[in-house]
Amino acid sequence: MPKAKEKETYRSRLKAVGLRHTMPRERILSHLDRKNVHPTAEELYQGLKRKGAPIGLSTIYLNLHVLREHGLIYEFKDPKGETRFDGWTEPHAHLVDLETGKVVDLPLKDLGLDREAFLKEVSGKTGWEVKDFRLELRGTPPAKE
Amino acid sequence: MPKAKEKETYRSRLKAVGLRHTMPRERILSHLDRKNVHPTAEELYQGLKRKGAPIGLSTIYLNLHVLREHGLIYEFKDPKGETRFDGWTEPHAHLVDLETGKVVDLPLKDLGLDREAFLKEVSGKTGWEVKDFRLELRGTPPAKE
DNA sequence: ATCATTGCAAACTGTTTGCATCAAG
DNA sequence: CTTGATGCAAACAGTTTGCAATGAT
Repeated sequence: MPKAKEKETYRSRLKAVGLRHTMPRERILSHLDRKNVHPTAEELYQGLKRKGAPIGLSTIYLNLHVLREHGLIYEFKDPKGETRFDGWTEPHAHLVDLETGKVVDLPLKDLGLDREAFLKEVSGKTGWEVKDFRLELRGTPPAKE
Repeated sequence: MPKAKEKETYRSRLKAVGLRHTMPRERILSHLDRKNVHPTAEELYQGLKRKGAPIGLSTIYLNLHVLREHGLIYEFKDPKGETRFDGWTEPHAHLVDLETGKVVDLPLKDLGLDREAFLKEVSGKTGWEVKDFRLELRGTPPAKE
């Protein structure tokens, strides 16, 4: 009988790219894997420390680097020029407030966009094999009342 | 009679955002305003020096910062994590080679995409007033023969 | 048992800042 | 003239590295 598809855990995601599963990595991935969470390295460190997690700042840096290289998280510069990280796994774009600098996650489905279809379409038009993409929208949010 | 539309020069672009026109700024904008040119601060410095331009590295940094804040240039992290700058004015996306890290400019029209129409569409769907966007496509280029 | 990973402290490097001079408007 | 911009050298801050201890497979 065919093996059932494994449930996607952080452990399995790490294994898939040849990385060992460790507490720091579990904690980092888990912390980043939420909507609208894009901390700097330092903020992530403080956040984990506050939860009582024993972890070193250099371990944070090292793993952010490794995880990014393996495509498990995304690194970007916010409008203030600070380096931030994003590990939310739902396909999404970023809405960036030009006034405040705030970065908000926008699920692609809210744009009526299908990730796979888009990748295919762009691949056809460019000749490249496009495997992933990032979309950053910059502007001002609707006035709230 | 209505004044004719000014030709867009670096001077006029600087003026539009309230910045003085100076030699360093002219040189930086001019150097960056080409397809497939995305230097680091250091590379830009070396490039201008090689052309015989008298300019200081701190001036480069200062102006890259100021020009970015005013939206005249774009700053991004390449796959190696280096900070690079882009000042090409034709609306375009970035094609990033996942193997080599090379970044290639792709005019939006090659994607059959109209910038203004897209901004309008996205504004409608999100409720934000979206004024600009960045699209980064990641994958592998067509095998050349 | 083996070898990747951790985490501290030290080192490093890209970037920013203080300040006197200079030049754009 | 007035005020912002330049650019050197010094200071800084975020990030990386060396290495002994640890822990995942």
